[in-house]
Amino acid sequence: MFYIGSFSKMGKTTVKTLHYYDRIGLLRPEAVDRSTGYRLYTTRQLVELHRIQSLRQAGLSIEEITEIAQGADVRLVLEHRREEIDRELREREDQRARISFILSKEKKEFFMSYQTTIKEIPSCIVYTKQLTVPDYNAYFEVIPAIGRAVKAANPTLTCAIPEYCFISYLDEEYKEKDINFEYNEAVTEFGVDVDGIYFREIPAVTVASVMHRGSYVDLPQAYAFAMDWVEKNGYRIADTARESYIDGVWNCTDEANWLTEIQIPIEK
Amino acid sequence: MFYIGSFSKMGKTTVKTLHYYDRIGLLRPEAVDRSTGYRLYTTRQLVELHRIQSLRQAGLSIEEITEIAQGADVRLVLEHRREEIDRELREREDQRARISFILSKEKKEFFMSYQTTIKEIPSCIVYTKQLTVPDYNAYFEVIPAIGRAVKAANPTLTCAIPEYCFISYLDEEYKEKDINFEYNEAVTEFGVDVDGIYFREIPAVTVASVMHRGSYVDLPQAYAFAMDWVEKNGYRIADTARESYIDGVWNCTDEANWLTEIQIPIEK
DNA sequence: TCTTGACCCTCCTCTTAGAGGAGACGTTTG
DNA sequence: CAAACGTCTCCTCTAAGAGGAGGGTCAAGA
Repeated sequence: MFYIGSFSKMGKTTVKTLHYYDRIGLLRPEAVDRSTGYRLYTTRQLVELHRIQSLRQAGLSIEEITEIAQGADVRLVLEHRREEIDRELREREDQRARISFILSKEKKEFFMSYQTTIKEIPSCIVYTKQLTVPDYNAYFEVIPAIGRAVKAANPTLTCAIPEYCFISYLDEEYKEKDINFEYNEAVTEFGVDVDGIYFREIPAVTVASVMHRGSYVDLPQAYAFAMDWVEKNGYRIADTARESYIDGVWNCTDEANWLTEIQIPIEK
Repeated sequence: MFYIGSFSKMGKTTVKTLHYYDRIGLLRPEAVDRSTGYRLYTTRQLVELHRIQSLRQAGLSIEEITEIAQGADVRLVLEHRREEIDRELREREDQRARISFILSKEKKEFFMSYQTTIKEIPSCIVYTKQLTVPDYNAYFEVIPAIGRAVKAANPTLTCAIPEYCFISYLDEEYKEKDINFEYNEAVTEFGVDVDGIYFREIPAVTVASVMHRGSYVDLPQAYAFAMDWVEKNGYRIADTARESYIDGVWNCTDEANWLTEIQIPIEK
């Protein structure tokens, strides 16, 4: 019989840990001295402790080890834990890639740099219209007209809250003239189609998101950054990018404060 | 200005998280309504939140992000975090190997299986004597004599607590006759050398440890298991194995209860 | 104008696997 | 017999929020 201090040295475990294991019932001492309350351990507990440590070092939680001790299927628990470890491995590798990407940027570029996050865009109902405009300046002349046309055909229709309105470019290559794009606005329910405007439900999608503050003339840099990020972090582009407008000419006079979000649908 | 619910949807963040960030001062709302206490956010906070999320997704802790927000060197923090991630990656890979090793054992073998743990054996003072015995049965005839000889030369000498006594085999190959081995017993201080017995300090060492309950005739299986484990888990044997005696003939009449620990010094 | 349901507030507890410490009692050794 | 440890229980703390209770607000429909 050993006192806890001696036993803790034999098992290379702290006294605190042995107290804890006793408390949760994972490893009880062989006996407890009635009068002093001192715990008394034997080599039986030493073997048991060794078992526990081997599973702990394999990454199992105390709860899993307790389940095994109570007769759960070891193989099942281990397989489950291995899957979890695989998930964590992938997660750490992703994190590593992200950090390396940030650090790969030069110092100058670094502080004015964009940041990228991955997020889930839930599915939503939108109305969509495809358009061609001669140049960028024409955008916000044609868009209000779409809103008015929808409103006329669907007087009770309301936009989603928070607002979600984006365009996607339909041209294969980059163009500065005769730009072909698709305008989308999220709404709360389906309405009647009118004048080339149609309603549809777009599915949930995972996107890489980059925020751009400022004039639209700098948007191409934001796109370039986002595309580079997607590639360097091991994702594939799954669909056309969305250019989502948050602050713009309609609520902000100063171009420098405009806020646009680029969302690139991705997959592993 | 957005209420927290709307803002949380824009930023794909829970209200709970925004409450938390406000509380710890990481992301304060633009304003708080005096009378109701409602938080009011703007797109400035949205950009800030996006920044925070990008760093969180890269694996940084809230504390690290707070430091960066307060002007700490981003590059330094990121490099430090990447090292930490690398450490965790290695740890997970080790855990994966351990689980796969256990699962690789056949079912029959599985339940009577040994377990392996890695532990640090601290440095200690031992007295050592090298011996050759004709066969295994002679072990425990010669060993008590060593103890007596040491005691005679060093009357005040005491063994370490907890006891630590082990042998190492000095033969290159496995032998059943004329076995050449080294007996070691940990003590509290140096003593005078006598009769081929000498004192030395053995350095701390990392070992893979396997417990064996039962007669010594089954020890070779335990050795085989331990060696297999060491190899399959990507370690190298760094020194001769130690066979440490915990329960044996001196305190246990039933051979089936003898307890022996095999410690194999290892390195990555 | 009232009500109803959605929204928001603060405060509290809970999560892992123990670590750290306080205050009290037990054991050993000079 | 006192000092120096060893051990006991009980308490708080960790990270990053999640979940819920109890109570105040807001907007829309009756």
